[in-house]
Amino acid sequence: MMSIRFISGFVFGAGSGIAAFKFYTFEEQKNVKENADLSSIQRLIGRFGFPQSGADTRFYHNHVLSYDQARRTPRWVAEHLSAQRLLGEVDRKHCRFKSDPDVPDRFSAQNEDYFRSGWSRGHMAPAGDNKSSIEAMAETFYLSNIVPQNYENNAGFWNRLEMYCRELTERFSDVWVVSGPLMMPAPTDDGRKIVSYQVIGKHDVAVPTHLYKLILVQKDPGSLALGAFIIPNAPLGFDHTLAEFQVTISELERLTGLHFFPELDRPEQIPSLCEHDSCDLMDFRRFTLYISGRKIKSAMNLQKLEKILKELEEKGITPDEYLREAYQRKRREILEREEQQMKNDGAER
DNA sequence: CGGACTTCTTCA
DNA sequence: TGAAGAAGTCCG
Repeated sequence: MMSIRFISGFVFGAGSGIAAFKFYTFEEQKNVKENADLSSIQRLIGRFGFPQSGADTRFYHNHVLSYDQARRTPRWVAEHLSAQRLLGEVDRKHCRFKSDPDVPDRFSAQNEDYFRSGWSRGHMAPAGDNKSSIEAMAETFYLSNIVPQNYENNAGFWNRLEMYCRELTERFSDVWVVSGPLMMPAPTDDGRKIVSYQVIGKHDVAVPTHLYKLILVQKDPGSLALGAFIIPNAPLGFDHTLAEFQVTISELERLTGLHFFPELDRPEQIPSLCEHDSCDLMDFRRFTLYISGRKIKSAMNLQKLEKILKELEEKGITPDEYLREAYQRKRREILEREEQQMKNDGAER
């Protein structure tokens, strides 16, 4: 969590409605004890305090969230993206998933809950949005920012959706993203509706049936576009489009019970993101080339390097110029390193 | 980019 | 000596 100084700076500097909410609950509690206008009955009901959900808004370096203490997942996670803030070279390999130090143990998820559960630990605020700061990226690995997510969905469709959000900063100066888990009612054979979900591990971490993402973009002041999406927490291949999962913001609010962007004027009047922009996720070829490029960068020897190219060929994809260049550069790097190694070994003898 | 899982190291 | 953290290997 951020320091008190940061939070108060946020309140007085930016005048955020979210931060103001913290103050509101604080004042509310104070009223219970000190407000003389409360009836004696009301004071008596609250004699030992009222139940607290711990639903306070939690602030981190580059994301803000509300945590669900019963489900051991976030309720929502908010970010602001811009081209400038996406810059950086911080590597996620230096980060590790861990319990959020500010969530009490009895309400917290642990790594063991996810281990061999059949579900992956899916970021809501992505690590890839935080390459500018090691502290910010490390905080996204807190389990308060994580939900149990289908492996293939996480590495595939959802991954491409996150890439699309980053890509939006090339066309819009400001991008706001809110992400979170969702439990959708499912109809039964006899016409009833039932919400059911798996829980995993000793701490019963709730597995969402769906994930949602709400994207608000702005190019110039006053020119906004908005897209709300509900994605099944299941494998989704390249035969699905993002647009087919779009819903209205009021439908998303109905399902989540959350009022998003409460300071935003007439959300239903705002142009649809998919009409204003493309909502095109990376296609199979581009995505595979991109992943191969990342793998080439991390290849440690020639065998691994050749394997990456061979797998591409098997998929029927011919490397583009960027990938060929990355391959040649890595190949020279490995050969030089091996040559240096030989010299060092010779000198030791 | 998104992950899991195993093995090695460290340290009380 | 055993648990926790760091590093390495693997996959989509």
